[in-house]
Amino acid sequence: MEPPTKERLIEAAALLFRQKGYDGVGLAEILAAAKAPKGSLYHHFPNGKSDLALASAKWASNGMLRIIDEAFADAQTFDEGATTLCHKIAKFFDISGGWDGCPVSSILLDGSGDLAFRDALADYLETWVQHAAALGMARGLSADEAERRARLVMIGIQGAWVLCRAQSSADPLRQLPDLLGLRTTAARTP
Amino acid sequence: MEPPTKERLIEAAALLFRQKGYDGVGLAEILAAAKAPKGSLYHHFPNGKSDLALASAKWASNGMLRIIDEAFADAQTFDEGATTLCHKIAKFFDISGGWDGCPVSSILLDGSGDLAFRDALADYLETWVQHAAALGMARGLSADEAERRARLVMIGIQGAWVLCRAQSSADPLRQLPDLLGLRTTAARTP
DNA sequence: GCTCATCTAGACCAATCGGTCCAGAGCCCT
DNA sequence: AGGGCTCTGGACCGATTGGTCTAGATGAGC
Repeated sequence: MEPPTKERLIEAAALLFRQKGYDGVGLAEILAAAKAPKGSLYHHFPNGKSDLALASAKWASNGMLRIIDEAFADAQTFDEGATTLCHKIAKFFDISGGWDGCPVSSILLDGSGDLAFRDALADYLETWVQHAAALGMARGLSADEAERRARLVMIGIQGAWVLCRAQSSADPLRQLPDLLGLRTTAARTP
Repeated sequence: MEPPTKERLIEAAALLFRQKGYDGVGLAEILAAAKAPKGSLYHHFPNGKSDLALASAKWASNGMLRIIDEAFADAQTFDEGATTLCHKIAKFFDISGGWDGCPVSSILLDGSGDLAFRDALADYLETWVQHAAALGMARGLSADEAERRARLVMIGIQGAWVLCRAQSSADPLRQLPDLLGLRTTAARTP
């Protein structure tokens, strides 16, 4: 019925780290949320908190890849898929109570710049860009243009996420497609 | 010779919070950096760490306003000023050792979503946008267009800052003007 | 010289931090 | 049945956390 302990730990940690940052969450809180004792944590993650953070970031990154796929599933063009993606993320933001930011950067930008954290973060963000770029190429964009637009959207989403958290509102994410000049159904200028 | 204790505290705190986040820095570390005893902190900031964080965020925000002014000082157009701004921030990023992000969001996005922190952050970011928009209007943009472009640049900078920290490189900030299609000396498309 | 307010200095506190350790529960395999 | 795993449960640790409190240094105004 319940998922195994290791997964419960990863998911609870991902949730909490995302809300309060790596340094903002104590092991006790994670353990309580996952209903697991300390011994289990150090059995599954010998290096403790940092191992757990890396694992939960990976789990969160995979979730994001899935969301990107879903956003582009019904999209005819790259811009359409990117627009849907922005709205999807905005919806998740609302559901989270208007606070949660990017799952992986919330986790990995703390930790005093630990090199493994930084590398993992760079890796995940780049994976997202390449993933979105591939979906753009599948919709007729050239390799260069696809990567360029994917990168622009990713930067826009990261930036909008910051504004959303500040304002406790998903508006910046919802307005992002228009702000970036993404063309959806009709052209924006005649 | 030395600035007074209160300022030393604010500046040391701003520096450290920016590097490690609100929860990532202990009072002991701040006190050591500012060469001040604990009593002084609680004399100048009765509410302790959170007061200090708010004050250092304000100080950092004023610094950013100054940087924006400097970037636009010699600019003929909004796009030119915005481009200079990106490069200025990229340079600061390099100087900081390739790690420091946005000074105010690094400080205020922690703290478990404390309402005062969020409000202050939203206030500062909006002030930056309005400030940049005013500089755009002074260079011939309409009110709407100025605000729109200022907001786009601000979101782009915030997003690029995240990527820069991940990659330990200021490249995303340096490429941002081109990515956003800002026109500097020559038009990009014939 | 005396007084009063401001500020410094740091000892001290309970609470929490991340991490270690080991006894034993549970389960599979022989 | 019994040996040998994986995994759980939690007591326990020293270090550090943010915060309180008070004694005294400092300087301005009388």
